[in-house]
Amino acid sequence: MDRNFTFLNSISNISEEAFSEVKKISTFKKIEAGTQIVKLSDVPSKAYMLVSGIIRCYVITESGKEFNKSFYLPVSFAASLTALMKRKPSVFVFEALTDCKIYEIDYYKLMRLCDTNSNLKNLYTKVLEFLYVKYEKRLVESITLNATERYLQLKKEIPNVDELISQYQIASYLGITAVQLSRIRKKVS
Amino acid sequence: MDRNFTFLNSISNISEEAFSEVKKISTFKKIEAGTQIVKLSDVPSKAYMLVSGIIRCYVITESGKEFNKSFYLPVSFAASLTALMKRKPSVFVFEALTDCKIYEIDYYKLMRLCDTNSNLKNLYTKVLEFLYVKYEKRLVESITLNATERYLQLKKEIPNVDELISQYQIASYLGITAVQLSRIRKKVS
DNA sequence: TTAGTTAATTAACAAATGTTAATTTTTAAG
DNA sequence: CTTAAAAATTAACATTTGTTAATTAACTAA
Repeated sequence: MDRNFTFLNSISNISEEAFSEVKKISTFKKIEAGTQIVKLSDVPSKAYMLVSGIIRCYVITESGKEFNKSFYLPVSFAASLTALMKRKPSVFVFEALTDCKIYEIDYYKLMRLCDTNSNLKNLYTKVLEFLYVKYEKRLVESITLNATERYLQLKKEIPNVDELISQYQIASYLGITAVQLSRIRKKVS
Repeated sequence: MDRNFTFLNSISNISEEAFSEVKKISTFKKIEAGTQIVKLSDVPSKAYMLVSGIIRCYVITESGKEFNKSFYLPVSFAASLTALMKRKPSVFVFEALTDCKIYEIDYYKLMRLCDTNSNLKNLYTKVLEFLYVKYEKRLVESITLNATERYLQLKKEIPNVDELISQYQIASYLGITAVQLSRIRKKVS
């Protein structure tokens, strides 16, 4: 049995036929560390399923600072979803932090499949619900927790985050400087 | 023509039949300022459409501090969505800041309607997409902007926010103290 | 209007975080 | 192993924000 079918099926039941339709609009790719699969101001047309490696999604402020919005670990979906939904340029960059294996999925073809296949429509809805829950949680954490607590929360979600992801990238995710993260690490250890 | 039909139809085209089905599972209510339509640790079953007044949604930390996650102005949907989706107790309180007029909609009956009515399913998906865009934006702002910039951003979204909502409530939304908001107001004026 | 209450501002000091630069540690390349 | 480059830590000082308490302003009820 296909591992990816099992993964999708665990989110929402889909038929093997529906899975086979999705396969037809997907391309397996190996990408190198540093590759930007979604570039700044690109009008994207693809969503991604990450099966190995780590991807980060970041935004650049007017003053040129980078802030990581998300880290993606396998298996997960990564996409500049707002840009896809609105057919607008992406304000986010999606960049491989390590060599990665991904499936590139044509978002608009997927939406066409959803129009006629309620299995897939349900899957898409489930993914949207999952993302809603995820970002609502992040938002509440970013308002209610201080930087130390946010760091401990991240470590709870990704226990070996310190080995996987560099200090600068973690600090950028937490919304603090690398110097401050260093102080926090000293304090909590 | 029904105003509410026009509103829903502007999000995603629905038939008059579908609208009439939704009406059947909805109840119009007038609530007083201070009323909690979703209480802490309630397992909710309703979603709300706000047609007049202001509602806030807040979370309470372990140390007892309140943080506002959202303000709702008419016309908008308000619901403890994560709790509804997971059938779990709500970590949020939804409370009327002023007298309000609302439609109370049975979420699970709505989901049943979505199962058989693709119009409504599309509407639900559109609302989820809208919420995704909204919270992603808030999250990015909360990470990339300082308190002063977040305050100015809120004023851009709700120009008369200072008259509508008290200092304490605004500060709680921004994730700062009322004292700090007072300093910021002095600085930016 | 007046007294009492609540909301907002201000002040003084403490704690957290930013900025810049120097230093140390780790990693990578030869 | 040695050296160069990158990453992480530390230090010193500035800025932002929190905390507590006092003061002022605005609102409410009698």
